[in-house]
Amino acid sequence: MTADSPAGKPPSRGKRADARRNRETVLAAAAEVFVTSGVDAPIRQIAARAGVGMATIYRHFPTRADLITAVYRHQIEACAEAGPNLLASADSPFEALRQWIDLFVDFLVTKHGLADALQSDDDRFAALHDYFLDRLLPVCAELLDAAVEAGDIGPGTQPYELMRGIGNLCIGRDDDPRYDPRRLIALLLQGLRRPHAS
Amino acid sequence: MTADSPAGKPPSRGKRADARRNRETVLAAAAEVFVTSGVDAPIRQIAARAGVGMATIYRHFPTRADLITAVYRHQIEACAEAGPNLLASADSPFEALRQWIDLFVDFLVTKHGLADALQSDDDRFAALHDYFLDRLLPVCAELLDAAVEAGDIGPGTQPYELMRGIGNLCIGRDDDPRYDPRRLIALLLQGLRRPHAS
DNA sequence: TTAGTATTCGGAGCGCTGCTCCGTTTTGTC
DNA sequence: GACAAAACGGAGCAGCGCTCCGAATACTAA
Repeated sequence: MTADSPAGKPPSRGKRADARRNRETVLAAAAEVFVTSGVDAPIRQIAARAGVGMATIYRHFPTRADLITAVYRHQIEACAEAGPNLLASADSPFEALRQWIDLFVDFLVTKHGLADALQSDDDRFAALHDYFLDRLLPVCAELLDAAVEAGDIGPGTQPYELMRGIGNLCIGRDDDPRYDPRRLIALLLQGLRRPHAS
Repeated sequence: MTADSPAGKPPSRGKRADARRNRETVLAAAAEVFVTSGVDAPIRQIAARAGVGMATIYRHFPTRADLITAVYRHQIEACAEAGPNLLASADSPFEALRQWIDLFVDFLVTKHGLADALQSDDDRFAALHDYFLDRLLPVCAELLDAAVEAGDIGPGTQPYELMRGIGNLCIGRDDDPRYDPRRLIALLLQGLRRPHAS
Protein backbone atom coordinates (compact mmCIF):
# COMPACT_ATOMS: atom_id res chain seq x y z
CA MET A 1 0.00 0.00 0.00
CA THR A 2 1.19 3.41 -0.76
CA ALA A 3 4.37 3.66 1.18
CA ASP A 4 3.32 7.16 1.94
CA SER A 5 5.09 8.56 4.91
CA PRO A 6 2.95 8.81 7.98
CA ALA A 7 1.38 12.17 8.29
CA GLY A 8 3.18 13.54 5.32
CA LYS A 9 2.30 14.11 1.76
CA PRO A 10 5.17 13.48 -0.52
CA PRO A 11 2.78 14.01 -3.36
CA SER A 12 4.43 11.51 -5.53
CA ARG A 13 7.77 13.05 -6.20
CA GLY A 14 8.87 10.69 -8.89
CA LYS A 15 5.50 10.77 -10.57
CA ARG A 16 4.93 12.42 -13.87
CA ALA A 17 3.60 15.95 -13.95
CA ASP A 18 0.25 15.03 -15.47
CA ALA A 19 -0.21 12.33 -12.87
CA ARG A 20 0.39 14.76 -10.05
CA ARG A 21 -1.96 17.26 -11.64
CA ASN A 22 -4.67 14.68 -12.12
CA ARG A 23 -4.38 13.51 -8.56
CA GLU A 24 -5.22 16.98 -7.32
CA THR A 25 -8.00 17.43 -9.85
CA VAL A 26 -9.60 14.19 -8.73
CA LEU A 27 -9.29 15.12 -5.08
CA ALA A 28 -10.99 18.44 -5.70
CA ALA A 29 -13.76 16.89 -7.74
CA ALA A 30 -14.32 14.17 -5.15
CA ALA A 31 -14.55 16.74 -2.37
CA GLU A 32 -17.24 18.61 -4.29
CA VAL A 33 -19.20 15.52 -5.18
CA PHE A 34 -19.01 14.15 -1.64
CA VAL A 35 -20.70 17.28 -0.37
CA THR A 36 -23.65 16.99 -2.73
CA SER A 37 -24.00 13.25 -3.19
CA GLY A 38 -22.28 11.77 -0.17
CA VAL A 39 -19.24 9.56 0.00
CA ASP A 40 -21.14 6.82 -1.83
CA ALA A 41 -21.33 8.80 -5.02
CA PRO A 42 -20.66 6.78 -8.19
CA ILE A 43 -17.06 6.84 -9.29
CA ARG A 44 -18.28 7.70 -12.77
CA GLN A 45 -19.75 10.90 -11.43
CA ILE A 46 -16.51 11.95 -9.80
CA ALA A 47 -14.58 11.06 -12.94
CA ALA A 48 -16.95 13.14 -15.05
CA ARG A 49 -16.68 16.08 -12.68
CA ALA A 50 -12.91 15.87 -12.84
CA GLY A 51 -12.93 15.47 -16.61
CA VAL A 52 -10.99 12.27 -16.25
CA GLY A 53 -11.40 8.58 -16.99
CA MET A 54 -12.49 6.19 -14.28
CA ALA A 55 -9.29 4.24 -14.52
CA THR A 56 -7.38 7.34 -13.56
CA ILE A 57 -9.23 7.50 -10.28
CA TYR A 58 -8.69 3.83 -9.60
CA ARG A 59 -5.03 4.21 -10.44
CA HIS A 60 -4.52 6.94 -7.87
CA PHE A 61 -6.96 5.61 -5.29
CA PRO A 62 -7.33 1.85 -5.63
CA THR A 63 -10.25 1.66 -3.24
CA ARG A 64 -12.98 4.07 -2.37
CA ALA A 65 -11.61 4.22 1.14
CA ASP A 66 -8.31 5.54 -0.17
CA LEU A 67 -10.10 8.35 -1.93
CA ILE A 68 -12.17 9.24 1.11
CA THR A 69 -9.23 9.25 3.46
CA ALA A 70 -7.24 11.38 1.05
CA VAL A 71 -10.06 13.91 0.83
CA TYR A 72 -10.50 14.16 4.59
CA ARG A 73 -6.96 13.53 5.74
CA HIS A 74 -6.41 17.10 6.87
CA GLN A 75 -9.48 17.14 9.03
CA ILE A 76 -8.73 13.77 10.56
CA GLU A 77 -5.25 14.93 11.40
CA ALA A 78 -6.62 18.10 12.93
CA CYS A 79 -8.91 16.05 15.08
CA ALA A 80 -6.09 13.82 16.17
CA GLU A 81 -3.90 16.75 17.06
CA ALA A 82 -6.64 18.48 18.99
CA GLY A 83 -6.65 15.72 21.60
CA PRO A 84 -3.51 16.60 23.51
CA ASN A 85 -4.24 20.32 23.16
CA LEU A 86 -7.66 19.96 24.71
CA LEU A 87 -6.23 17.86 27.49
CA ALA A 88 -3.90 20.73 28.29
CA SER A 89 -6.44 23.51 28.02
CA ALA A 90 -9.65 22.09 29.41
CA ASP A 91 -10.78 22.36 33.01
CA SER A 92 -10.65 18.64 33.51
CA PRO A 93 -9.78 15.51 31.56
CA PHE A 94 -13.45 14.71 31.39
CA GLU A 95 -14.19 18.10 29.89
CA ALA A 96 -11.37 17.56 27.40
CA LEU A 97 -12.87 14.23 26.43
CA ARG A 98 -16.25 15.81 25.99
CA GLN A 99 -14.90 18.56 23.77
CA TRP A 100 -12.84 16.18 21.71
CA ILE A 101 -15.83 13.96 21.10
CA ASP A 102 -17.73 17.05 20.08
CA LEU A 103 -15.11 17.76 17.43
CA PHE A 104 -15.25 14.21 16.22
CA VAL A 105 -19.03 14.28 16.00
CA ASP A 106 -18.99 17.59 14.16
CA PHE A 107 -16.66 16.10 11.64
CA LEU A 108 -18.78 13.01 11.11
CA VAL A 109 -22.18 14.64 10.82
CA THR A 110 -21.05 17.25 8.34
CA LYS A 111 -19.73 14.65 5.90
CA HIS A 112 -22.74 13.13 4.28
CA GLY A 113 -22.69 9.37 4.70
CA LEU A 114 -19.22 9.22 6.18
CA ALA A 115 -20.34 7.70 9.45
CA ASP A 116 -22.32 5.11 7.52
CA ALA A 117 -19.29 4.18 5.47
CA LEU A 118 -17.07 4.10 8.53
CA GLN A 119 -19.13 1.44 10.24
CA SER A 120 -20.06 -0.51 7.16
CA ASP A 121 -18.81 -4.05 7.12
CA ASP A 122 -18.23 -3.74 3.41
CA ASP A 123 -14.68 -4.77 2.64
CA ARG A 124 -14.31 -1.79 0.39
CA PHE A 125 -14.32 0.42 3.47
CA ALA A 126 -11.96 -1.62 5.59
CA ALA A 127 -9.06 0.73 4.90
CA LEU A 128 -11.17 3.70 5.96
CA HIS A 129 -12.06 1.99 9.18
CA ASP A 130 -8.42 1.17 9.79
CA TYR A 131 -7.19 4.65 9.06
CA PHE A 132 -9.59 6.26 11.48
CA LEU A 133 -8.67 3.77 14.13
CA ASP A 134 -4.94 4.06 13.63
CA ARG A 135 -5.07 7.81 13.87
CA LEU A 136 -7.75 8.52 16.41
CA LEU A 137 -7.86 5.52 18.70
CA PRO A 138 -4.63 6.42 20.53
CA VAL A 139 -5.92 9.94 21.06
CA CYS A 140 -9.17 8.69 22.47
CA ALA A 141 -7.36 6.24 24.67
CA GLU A 142 -5.15 8.99 26.04
CA LEU A 143 -8.12 11.17 26.90
CA LEU A 144 -9.94 8.26 28.43
CA ASP A 145 -6.97 7.25 30.52
CA ALA A 146 -6.50 10.78 31.77
CA ALA A 147 -10.14 10.98 32.77
CA VAL A 148 -9.91 7.67 34.59
CA GLU A 149 -6.78 8.72 36.36
CA ALA A 150 -8.38 11.96 37.44
CA GLY A 151 -11.28 9.96 38.83
CA ASP A 152 -13.75 11.64 36.48
CA ILE A 153 -14.95 8.37 35.05
CA GLY A 154 -14.82 4.76 36.06
CA PRO A 155 -12.31 2.38 34.49
CA GLY A 156 -13.05 -0.37 32.05
CA THR A 157 -14.30 1.50 29.04
CA GLN A 158 -12.57 0.41 25.87
CA PRO A 159 -11.58 3.22 23.51
CA TYR A 160 -12.47 1.12 20.48
CA GLU A 161 -15.93 0.45 21.73
CA LEU A 162 -16.54 4.07 22.63
CA MET A 163 -15.35 5.39 19.30
CA ARG A 164 -17.31 2.91 17.34
CA GLY A 165 -20.39 3.61 19.38
CA ILE A 166 -20.06 7.32 18.77
CA GLY A 167 -19.57 6.68 15.10
CA ASN A 168 -22.63 4.50 15.04
CA LEU A 169 -24.74 7.11 16.76
CA CYS A 170 -23.83 9.57 14.01
CA ILE A 171 -25.24 7.38 11.29
CA GLY A 172 -28.23 8.50 9.32
CA ARG A 173 -29.83 11.54 7.79
CA ASP A 174 -28.44 14.64 9.39
CA ASP A 175 -31.49 16.80 8.78
CA ASP A 176 -33.93 15.04 11.07
CA PRO A 177 -34.87 17.36 13.92
CA ARG A 178 -36.14 14.40 15.92
CA TYR A 179 -32.70 12.85 16.09
CA ASP A 180 -29.63 14.64 17.32
CA PRO A 181 -26.77 12.26 18.02
CA ARG A 182 -25.22 14.82 20.35
CA ARG A 183 -27.98 14.42 22.90
CA LEU A 184 -27.46 10.68 23.09
CA ILE A 185 -23.73 11.04 23.21
CA ALA A 186 -24.11 13.44 26.10
CA LEU A 187 -26.19 10.79 27.82
CA LEU A 188 -23.50 8.23 27.13
CA LEU A 189 -20.87 10.45 28.66
CA GLN A 190 -23.13 11.02 31.62
CA GLY A 191 -23.33 7.28 32.09
CA LEU A 192 -19.57 7.08 31.90
CA ARG A 193 -19.11 9.66 34.57
CA ARG A 194 -18.27 8.56 38.02
CA PRO A 195 -20.54 9.93 40.74
CA HIS A 196 -17.59 11.82 42.13
CA ALA A 197 -18.75 10.67 45.49
CA SER A 198 -15.61 11.13 47.42
CA MET B 1 -54.72 -17.74 14.53
CA THR B 2 -55.55 -14.34 14.84
CA ALA B 3 -58.01 -13.43 12.28
CA ASP B 4 -55.25 -11.09 11.73
CA SER B 5 -54.90 -7.76 13.12
CA PRO B 6 -54.82 -4.18 12.12
CA ALA B 7 -51.52 -3.79 10.43
CA GLY B 8 -51.75 -7.32 9.11
CA LYS B 9 -52.61 -8.60 5.67
CA PRO B 10 -55.48 -10.96 5.76
CA PRO B 11 -53.76 -14.05 4.50
CA SER B 12 -55.10 -13.40 1.08
CA ARG B 13 -58.58 -14.80 1.31
CA GLY B 14 -59.70 -14.06 -2.21
CA LYS B 15 -56.34 -14.86 -3.67
CA ARG B 16 -55.75 -17.86 -5.81
CA ALA B 17 -54.40 -20.99 -4.24
CA ASP B 18 -51.06 -20.90 -6.03
CA ALA B 19 -50.60 -17.30 -5.03
CA ARG B 20 -51.16 -18.12 -1.38
CA ARG B 21 -48.81 -21.07 -1.63
CA ASN B 22 -46.11 -19.04 -3.30
CA ARG B 23 -46.38 -16.31 -0.71
CA GLU B 24 -45.50 -18.80 1.99
CA THR B 25 -42.76 -20.40 -0.07
CA VAL B 26 -41.14 -17.03 -0.63
CA LEU B 27 -41.43 -16.12 3.03
CA ALA B 28 -39.73 -19.35 4.04
CA ALA B 29 -36.97 -18.96 1.47
CA ALA B 30 -36.40 -15.35 2.47
CA ALA B 31 -36.11 -16.30 6.12
CA GLU B 32 -33.45 -18.88 5.27
CA VAL B 33 -31.51 -16.58 2.99
CA PHE B 34 -31.64 -13.70 5.47
CA VAL B 35 -29.91 -15.89 8.02
CA THR B 36 -27.02 -16.76 5.77
CA SER B 37 -26.69 -13.65 3.61
CA GLY B 38 -28.35 -10.92 5.60
CA VAL B 39 -31.41 -8.88 4.78
CA ASP B 40 -29.56 -7.33 1.84
CA ALA B 41 -29.39 -10.58 -0.04
CA PRO B 42 -30.10 -10.28 -3.77
CA ILE B 43 -33.74 -10.81 -4.66
CA ARG B 44 -32.57 -13.20 -7.35
CA GLN B 45 -31.06 -15.39 -4.68
CA ILE B 46 -34.26 -15.57 -2.70
CA ALA B 47 -36.23 -16.25 -5.85
CA ALA B 48 -33.90 -19.08 -6.79
CA ARG B 49 -34.09 -20.57 -3.31
CA ALA B 50 -37.87 -20.44 -3.48
CA GLY B 51 -37.92 -21.86 -7.00
CA VAL B 52 -39.86 -18.88 -8.17
CA GLY B 53 -39.49 -15.96 -10.55
CA MET B 54 -38.38 -12.58 -9.30
CA ALA B 55 -41.60 -10.95 -10.36
CA THR B 56 -43.48 -13.25 -8.02
CA ILE B 57 -41.59 -11.86 -5.09
CA TYR B 58 -42.13 -8.28 -6.18
CA ARG B 59 -45.82 -9.02 -6.70
CA HIS B 60 -46.27 -10.21 -3.14
CA PHE B 61 -43.81 -7.84 -1.54
CA PRO B 62 -43.45 -4.69 -3.61
CA THR B 63 -40.49 -3.41 -1.65
CA ARG B 64 -37.75 -5.14 0.22
CA ALA B 65 -39.06 -3.61 3.40
CA ASP B 66 -42.37 -5.38 2.93
CA LEU B 67 -40.59 -8.69 2.67
CA ILE B 68 -38.46 -8.06 5.72
CA THR B 69 -41.37 -6.95 7.86
CA ALA B 70 -43.38 -9.97 6.77
CA VAL B 71 -40.55 -12.30 7.71
CA TYR B 72 -40.04 -10.76 11.13
CA ARG B 73 -43.58 -9.64 11.91
CA HIS B 74 -44.09 -12.25 14.61
CA GLN B 75 -40.97 -11.28 16.47
CA ILE B 76 -41.71 -7.60 16.24
CA GLU B 77 -45.18 -8.19 17.59
CA ALA B 78 -43.77 -10.27 20.41
CA CYS B 79 -41.43 -7.45 21.29
CA ALA B 80 -44.25 -4.96 21.26
CA GLU B 81 -46.43 -7.11 23.46
CA ALA B 82 -43.62 -7.73 25.91
CA GLY B 83 -43.59 -4.07 26.90
CA PRO B 84 -46.70 -3.94 29.07
CA ASN B 85 -45.95 -7.37 30.50
CA LEU B 86 -42.51 -6.33 31.64
CA LEU B 87 -43.91 -3.17 33.13
CA ALA B 88 -46.21 -5.31 35.22
CA SER B 89 -43.68 -7.91 36.25
CA ALA B 90 -40.44 -6.01 36.76
CA ASP B 91 -39.26 -4.56 40.03
CA SER B 92 -39.38 -1.03 38.71
CA PRO B 93 -40.30 0.82 35.53
CA PHE B 94 -36.63 1.43 34.94
CA GLU B 95 -35.92 -2.27 35.21
CA ALA B 96 -38.77 -2.96 32.81
CA LEU B 97 -37.29 -0.49 30.34
CA ARG B 98 -33.91 -2.10 30.67
CA GLN B 99 -35.29 -5.57 30.03
CA TRP B 100 -37.39 -4.44 27.12
CA ILE B 101 -34.42 -2.78 25.48
CA ASP B 102 -32.54 -6.00 26.01
CA LEU B 103 -35.19 -7.85 24.06
CA PHE B 104 -35.08 -5.31 21.31
CA VAL B 105 -31.31 -5.48 21.07
CA ASP B 106 -31.36 -9.27 21.02
CA PHE B 107 -33.75 -9.14 18.13
CA LEU B 108 -31.64 -6.67 16.17
CA VAL B 109 -28.25 -8.26 16.64
CA THR B 110 -29.41 -11.73 15.68
CA LYS B 111 -30.77 -10.58 12.33
CA HIS B 112 -27.79 -10.01 10.14
CA GLY B 113 -27.87 -6.50 8.74
CA LEU B 114 -31.32 -5.66 10.05
CA ALA B 115 -30.15 -2.78 12.19
CA ASP B 116 -28.23 -1.42 9.23
CA ALA B 117 -31.29 -1.53 7.04
CA LEU B 118 -33.44 -0.02 9.74
CA GLN B 119 -31.36 3.12 9.97
CA SER B 120 -30.53 3.39 6.31
CA ASP B 121 -31.82 6.50 4.65
CA ASP B 122 -32.44 4.50 1.51
CA ASP B 123 -36.02 5.06 0.40
CA ARG B 124 -36.39 1.35 -0.17
CA PHE B 125 -36.32 0.86 3.58
CA ALA B 126 -38.68 3.66 4.53
CA ALA B 127 -41.54 1.24 5.08
CA LEU B 128 -39.40 -0.86 7.39
CA HIS B 129 -38.47 2.17 9.40
CA ASP B 130 -42.12 3.18 9.60
CA TYR B 131 -43.31 -0.23 10.65
CA PHE B 132 -40.87 -0.51 13.49
CA LEU B 133 -41.76 2.94 14.66
CA ASP B 134 -45.51 2.45 14.44
CA ARG B 135 -45.33 -0.74 16.39
CA LEU B 136 -42.61 -0.16 18.92
CA LEU B 137 -42.48 3.55 19.52
CA PRO B 138 -45.67 3.64 21.61
CA VAL B 139 -44.36 0.78 23.72
CA CYS B 140 -41.08 2.52 24.30
CA ALA B 141 -42.89 5.74 25.12
CA GLU B 142 -45.05 3.97 27.67
CA LEU B 143 -42.05 2.45 29.40
CA LEU B 144 -40.22 5.73 29.35
CA ASP B 145 -43.17 7.61 30.77
CA ALA B 146 -43.61 5.10 33.53
CA ALA B 147 -39.96 5.38 34.46
CA VAL B 148 -40.16 9.15 34.51
CA GLU B 149 -43.28 9.09 36.62
CA ALA B 150 -41.64 6.72 39.07
CA GLY B 151 -38.73 9.10 39.31
CA ASP B 152 -36.29 6.53 37.98
CA ILE B 153 -35.12 8.73 35.17
CA GLY B 154 -35.26 12.39 34.34
CA PRO B 155 -37.81 13.74 31.89
CA GLY B 156 -37.13 15.02 28.42
CA THR B 157 -35.89 11.95 26.62
CA GLN B 158 -37.67 11.44 23.35
CA PRO B 159 -38.67 7.84 22.61
CA TYR B 160 -37.87 8.27 18.93
CA GLU B 161 -34.37 9.44 19.65
CA LEU B 162 -33.75 6.67 22.14
CA MET B 163 -34.98 3.92 19.85
CA ARG B 164 -33.06 5.18 16.92
CA GLY B 165 -29.94 5.51 18.99
CA ILE B 166 -30.27 1.96 20.20
CA GLY B 167 -30.84 0.79 16.66
CA ASN B 168 -27.77 2.67 15.54
CA LEU B 169 -25.63 1.17 18.25
CA CYS B 170 -26.57 -2.29 17.01
CA ILE B 171 -25.23 -1.64 13.54
CA GLY B 172 -22.26 -3.57 12.30
CA ARG B 173 -20.69 -6.98 12.30
CA ASP B 174 -22.02 -8.97 15.19
CA ASP B 175 -18.98 -11.16 15.61
CA ASP B 176 -16.52 -8.54 16.79
CA PRO B 177 -15.53 -9.26 20.36
CA ARG B 178 -14.23 -5.72 20.74
CA TYR B 179 -17.66 -4.24 20.22
CA ASP B 180 -20.70 -5.23 22.21
CA PRO B 181 -23.55 -2.79 21.76
CA ARG B 182 -25.03 -3.93 25.04
CA ARG B 183 -22.24 -2.38 27.05
CA LEU B 184 -22.78 1.01 25.47
CA ILE B 185 -26.52 0.77 25.82
CA ALA B 186 -26.06 0.00 29.49
CA LEU B 187 -23.98 3.14 29.71
CA LEU B 188 -26.68 5.10 27.96
CA LEU B 189 -29.29 3.87 30.40
CA GLN B 190 -26.99 4.73 33.23
CA GLY B 191 -26.80 8.26 31.90
CA LEU B 192 -30.55 8.37 31.71
CA ARG B 193 -30.98 7.36 35.28
CA ARG B 194 -31.80 9.97 37.81
CA PRO B 195 -29.64 10.02 40.95
CA HIS B 196 -32.65 8.94 42.98
CA ALA B 197 -32.22 11.93 45.15
CA SER B 198 -34.88 11.04 47.59
C1' DT C 1 -66.33 -32.08 -18.09
C1' DT C 2 -65.24 -28.38 -20.63
C1' DA C 3 -64.68 -23.79 -22.23
C1' DG C 4 -63.73 -19.16 -20.95
C1' DT C 5 -61.57 -15.62 -18.27
C1' DA C 6 -59.06 -13.38 -14.73
C1' DT C 7 -55.14 -14.11 -12.17
C1' DT C 8 -50.59 -15.33 -11.52
C1' DC C 9 -46.22 -16.71 -13.17
C1' DG C 10 -41.38 -16.45 -15.02
C1' DG C 11 -37.45 -14.66 -16.91
C1' DA C 12 -35.72 -11.69 -20.58
C1' DG C 13 -34.47 -7.00 -20.64
C1' DC C 14 -33.23 -2.21 -19.19
C1' DG C 15 -30.62 0.92 -16.47
C1' DC C 16 -27.19 1.71 -13.17
C1' DT C 17 -23.28 0.46 -10.64
C1' DG C 18 -18.07 -1.24 -9.58
C1' DC C 19 -14.02 -2.55 -11.53
C1' DT C 20 -10.63 -4.11 -15.32
C1' DC C 21 -8.30 -4.43 -19.66
C1' DC C 22 -5.84 -2.66 -23.36
C1' DG C 23 -5.02 0.42 -27.35
C1' DT C 24 -3.77 5.34 -27.39
C1' DT C 25 -1.64 9.53 -25.75
C1' DT C 26 1.53 12.19 -23.01
C1' DT C 27 5.85 12.98 -20.65
C1' DG C 28 10.59 12.96 -19.61
C1' DT C 29 15.16 11.81 -21.42
C1' DC C 30 18.98 11.27 -24.55
C1' DG D 1 13.44 14.74 -32.67
C1' DA D 2 13.17 9.89 -31.19
C1' DC D 3 11.84 6.48 -28.01
C1' DA D 4 10.51 4.00 -23.80
C1' DA D 5 8.02 4.33 -19.79
C1' DA D 6 4.21 6.18 -17.59
C1' DA D 7 -0.33 7.57 -17.56
C1' DC D 8 -4.68 8.01 -19.72
C1' DG D 9 -9.63 6.92 -21.16
C1' DG D 10 -13.55 4.49 -22.05
C1' DA D 11 -15.34 0.14 -23.84
C1' DG D 12 -16.72 -3.97 -21.68
C1' DC D 13 -18.04 -7.41 -18.27
C1' DA D 14 -20.47 -8.81 -14.19
C1' DG D 15 -23.93 -8.11 -10.55
C1' DC D 16 -27.80 -5.83 -8.94
C1' DG D 17 -32.88 -3.79 -8.68
C1' DC D 18 -36.96 -3.53 -10.92
C1' DT D 19 -40.44 -3.94 -14.94
C1' DC D 20 -42.85 -5.79 -18.78
C1' DC D 21 -45.49 -9.05 -21.24
C1' DG D 22 -46.39 -13.60 -23.38
C1' DA D 23 -47.28 -18.11 -21.24
C1' DA D 24 -49.22 -20.98 -17.75
C1' DT D 25 -52.49 -21.78 -14.21
C1' DA D 26 -56.50 -21.70 -11.17
C1' DC D 27 -61.22 -20.61 -10.64
C1' DT D 28 -66.18 -20.35 -12.59
C1' DA D 29 -70.10 -20.99 -15.09
C1' DA D 30 -72.57 -23.97 -18.30
